[in-house]
Amino acid sequence: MTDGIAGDRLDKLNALRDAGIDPYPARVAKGQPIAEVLDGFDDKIDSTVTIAGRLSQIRDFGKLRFSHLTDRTGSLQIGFERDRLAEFWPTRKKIESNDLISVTGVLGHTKKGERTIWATEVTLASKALRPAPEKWHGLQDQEQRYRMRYVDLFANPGVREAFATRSKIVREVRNYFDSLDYLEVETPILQPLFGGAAARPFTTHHNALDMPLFLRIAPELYLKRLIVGGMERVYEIGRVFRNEGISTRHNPEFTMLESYEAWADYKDIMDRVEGLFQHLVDKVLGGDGKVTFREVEYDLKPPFQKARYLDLFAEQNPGVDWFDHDAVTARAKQLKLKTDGIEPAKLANDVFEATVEDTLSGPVFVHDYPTAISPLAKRMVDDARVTERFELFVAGMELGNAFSELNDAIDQEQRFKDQVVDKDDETPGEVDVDYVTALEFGMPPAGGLGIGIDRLCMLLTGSTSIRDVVLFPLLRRIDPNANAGGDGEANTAQ
RNA sequence: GCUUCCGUAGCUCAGUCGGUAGAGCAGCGGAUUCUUAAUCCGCGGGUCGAAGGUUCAAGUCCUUCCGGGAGUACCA
Repeated sequence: MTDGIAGDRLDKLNALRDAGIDPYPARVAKGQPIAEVLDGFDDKIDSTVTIAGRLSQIRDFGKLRFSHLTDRTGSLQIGFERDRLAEFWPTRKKIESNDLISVTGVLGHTKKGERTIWATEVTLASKALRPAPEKWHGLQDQEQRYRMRYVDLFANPGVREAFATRSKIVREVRNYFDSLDYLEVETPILQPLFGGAAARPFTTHHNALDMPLFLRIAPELYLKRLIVGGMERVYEIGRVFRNEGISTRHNPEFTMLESYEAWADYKDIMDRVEGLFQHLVDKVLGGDGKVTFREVEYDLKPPFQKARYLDLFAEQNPGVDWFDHDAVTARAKQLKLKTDGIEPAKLANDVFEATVEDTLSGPVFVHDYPTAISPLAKRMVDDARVTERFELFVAGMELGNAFSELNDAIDQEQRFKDQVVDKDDETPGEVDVDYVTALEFGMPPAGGLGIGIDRLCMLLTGSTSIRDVVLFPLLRRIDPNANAGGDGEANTAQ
């Protein structure tokens, strides 16, 4: 517990206790938000207010000292004068930078014109045992910023704002769907079978039922059961889990929006996506759709471009037929892609990703995906090899995925069976019989949508890493015994 | 997983050719009634990520390991 704690701070804590001051009182006067005090400040000169927050940057002049107090809404200078603070003055040095305090005082200006609360009463709210990071540079070490986000949040300006923006984005996504009479629902995170995407799941086990379970990789199959049930318009914003690699745009747990609307097709969903972006541009970006991401400017104001999947493929791979396995394999080898043991449709899509995705600066709807890589989407009327599906790309990044939902139970069962035959780590080894049963009861034609909320937040806040929009990104655990254990063995061996 | 870079005081960072570990901030003592990265004088603070190796001598060179960043792969 004492490890790493500045001994001086502990000494001050004890000195405060000896002086009869509780360093962790149950309650203090919390006063009003600093932003509220600053609003119309000049009209409130000489009035008495109380504020509370974290203390920083003490500047001492003997009988006078200045500091700043910061709360969630803003920051205000405090002036401590000996003559106004008879009771507090003797203990002033025990209250230091990074401590949490409550201050009552008179509003005014300094000789230099700085807005200041001249303290008449100071109460310690909570003594900090660790010092704040360097006041000018803040906490720079990326690893420490993620491991100790609580420090990052108070020490680095802008971090709290970025997460406040994330909160606003999620709120406005909800407002948008709520305004369209969608119902927000919650479906199982623990699932006996996983589906709705292609990804390796995390596995776990329920003791009482003695049953293996998977953490969901998508909520899709449950939400569509609700469409069968007549809910007609539903959405869910929730965490999904994929046991895959970690990168600047991947975290093993991330937040997904999925929505489903009966009596709609994928063209209707395109309109919904454009409507959502228009809403976010208005509410989050203040009407201007321009964002800068990785030093490139994008305009998120709809309408968006549209391009057929197979047309894009043909442009970047002239003469190669997506459905001609030999031609695709030759092209893949030319691109130095892995070809061994990769099924034809997957390989053709690998070629698409290698040649087309980087060219999609967007925003652009890529539409009409091949059926073989779209097991839950409805086929085109005039070409069964292609489905009514689109993905939204911005900055070469896949932001959303949508399609006219497959509601043909027999076709769906067959596609599940095909997956079982080609089973890999990313598909369950059995058909989701209950889902097929649900479809057999009849699902209205419906359009569905999935959007990665974290990536949406990256784009809207200009963050280059997903870790900058996830409060606590997954990091490797530090084993506290890793080094000590080694030393211990070495010592006992001697 | 692979490639590459990084890890030095609580924080931000220097550390040359291998030759006695440094600065600023933070902290401690002192001065100071207008600072806002306050200033001035003095002081304390190190498992140089860990373990081995080379060497008369390792923060520095080599190997392995731990942790992290970036890129890449996986992520239909």
